[in-house]
Amino acid sequence: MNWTDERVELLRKLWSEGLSASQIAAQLGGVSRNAVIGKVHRLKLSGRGRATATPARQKKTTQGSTVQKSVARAASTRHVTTSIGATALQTQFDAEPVARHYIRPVENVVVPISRHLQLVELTERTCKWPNGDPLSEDFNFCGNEAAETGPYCKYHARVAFQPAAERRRNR
DNA sequence: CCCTGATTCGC
DNA sequence: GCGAATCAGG
Repeated sequence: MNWTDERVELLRKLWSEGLSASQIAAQLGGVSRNAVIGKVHRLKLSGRGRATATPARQKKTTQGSTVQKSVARAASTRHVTTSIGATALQTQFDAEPVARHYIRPVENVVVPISRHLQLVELTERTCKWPNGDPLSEDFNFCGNEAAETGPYCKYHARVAFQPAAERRRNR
């Protein structure tokens, strides 16, 4: 896939709309999120809004000779996620840690483009996310490539299996 | 684990 | 110019 004018234009549009690189890659098709990010950088259009404030990077020298990986890996962390999908929240409280979760910001997933497959067209590797009314004529399935781990493509998998945690008691 | 963007560098 | 590999972070 090469970067045609249309594709670059779409990239610009989606990026400015705040879509993530992987989502844009899915929309464009045929490219990885890395490709998208790389292109974004080359186009000199990064940092829209204020999503990720990454200070300075650096560090990548001499890769290929001395292996310097490993180090302390993970440490079984059992954390109860209570975060909201917001990225730029500040609001600091200094006392009285009364827990409060506002709304559930789910559904911010941008689904690529459904292939509108009929039931008989589904295979083990097609997303089985249904679109529309099963009793209707135009009922169809997403049909995009499904992950090995489930019946849906990764975008529909997100909306399908979201509410895992979040059920803390208020004292 | 999942994900995000950022950077480097061989092609 | 391109993008995989890697890194750093949530």
